[in-house]
Amino acid sequence: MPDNQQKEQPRRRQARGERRVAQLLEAAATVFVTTGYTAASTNAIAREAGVSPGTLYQFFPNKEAIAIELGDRLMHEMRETYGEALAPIDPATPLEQAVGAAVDRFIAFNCDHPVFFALMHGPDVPGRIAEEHDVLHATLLGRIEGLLGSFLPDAPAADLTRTAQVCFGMYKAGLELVLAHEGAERDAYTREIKNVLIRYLEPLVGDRLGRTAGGSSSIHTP
Amino acid sequence: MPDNQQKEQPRRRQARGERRVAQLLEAAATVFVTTGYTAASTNAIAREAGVSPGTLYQFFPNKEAIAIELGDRLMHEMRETYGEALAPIDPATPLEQAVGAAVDRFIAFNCDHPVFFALMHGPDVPGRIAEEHDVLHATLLGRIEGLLGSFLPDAPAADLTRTAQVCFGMYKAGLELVLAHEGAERDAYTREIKNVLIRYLEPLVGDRLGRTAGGSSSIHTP
DNA sequence: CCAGAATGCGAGCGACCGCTCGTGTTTGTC
DNA sequence: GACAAACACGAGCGGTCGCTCGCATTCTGG
Repeated sequence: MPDNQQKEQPRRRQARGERRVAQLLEAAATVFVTTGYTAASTNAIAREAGVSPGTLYQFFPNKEAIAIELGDRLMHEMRETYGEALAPIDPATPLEQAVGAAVDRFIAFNCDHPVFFALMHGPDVPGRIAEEHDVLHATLLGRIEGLLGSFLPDAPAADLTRTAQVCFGMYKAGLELVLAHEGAERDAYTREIKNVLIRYLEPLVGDRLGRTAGGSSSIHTP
Repeated sequence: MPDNQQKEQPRRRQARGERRVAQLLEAAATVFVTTGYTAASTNAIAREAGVSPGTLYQFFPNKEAIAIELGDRLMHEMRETYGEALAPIDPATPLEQAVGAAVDRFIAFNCDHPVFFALMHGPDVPGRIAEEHDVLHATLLGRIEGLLGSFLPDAPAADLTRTAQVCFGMYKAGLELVLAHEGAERDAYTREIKNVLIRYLEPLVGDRLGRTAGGSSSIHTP
């Protein structure tokens, strides 16, 4: 295919158009969080935005593209948040602070953008979003795994992977609980999910200052 | 309404019919686990069962009824399993054994009936199934709460509820991880979810033999 | 000021889905 | 064997959904 220079030229857009796009994405976000992706109808999104179905398709080629654009914008903002949240691996940091800071940031992000949770954990998201989700998932798992590895340099890789997966799974479950509550209860649940993670990890990394990993630890289990 | 003796007489059924019902439910289970409830089409279920759409509607009034019947049968079998799993609250039992036994039973049940997970945790299940799910959810939470209460008689009710909710949430997340793996990995993840729960609960109930609940515990947090 | 692009509209197309109905076949009963 | 009830079929009805298309309106560059 010789003449495929650009899949499509991005079609010059006026200020009004940009406003419509933002308005449509916002409407899509509220519809997605209330009904989920599959059940959300494009007509409903257009109605929520106060425009006609035709107008919606002036800016998005199809329903999936709406979710993708929304996902991309969230992912972009997410990367800024989680870049600082897990990047600086300082082995001197106490476990409690490391876990606490990471959990706080991720929880805050998800509270600010509830549609992120809906798009990432919905069972019915389109392929492209699922891809992004998988990439993010893998990236985060890799970071956690690296962090654990720096605490436990001589643990088998399979155990590290599993422990990271457990941590992430517990965090996700905790996030769901946190999002289901508000105010003081929300804070209390945030506290609890930190406790879960800290107490789960403490026996593994708590004695990294010289002693060998102890018997009841699940890593190095006989 | 004076003459509403029975909402519907259960229509005398032949052996062939019973077989068809079982066959249809089995087909529905496989379709539900692979596509989820909403995306599953009745035509697809009929096709999976090797019958025509009309035949399906000979035995079920609508799509929801299929899921409900499936859910009822699972719930019935579930009650037998979980009745023994959480009923005998023996405060002398070590925490490790109590948690381990309960987790093992629930995990085994869900591995045997993967459609149970799909029906209970799908975001798009019909109202009646969601009701059953809520009832089961509340029942299990109540049991866990009661069990915790027997260990911590002087803890505030709100804290007990929250701790029970966290335990259940962590178990559900762990179940997802367990179902996503097989063989030895599956067993390893089962071990990990037990570790998570035990380590989370140990500081709360570990000193129930006389000493008061200690400072770092999340229950009784200042 | 005007040509053309960008924006906006909404009826409606095609596809699919849950479900029905008329018809034909099998099964139990006498 | 006769008769009714239960079972089985599959074309198709009504409805929704994603999306299109023809046309009107608004903006922008020359």
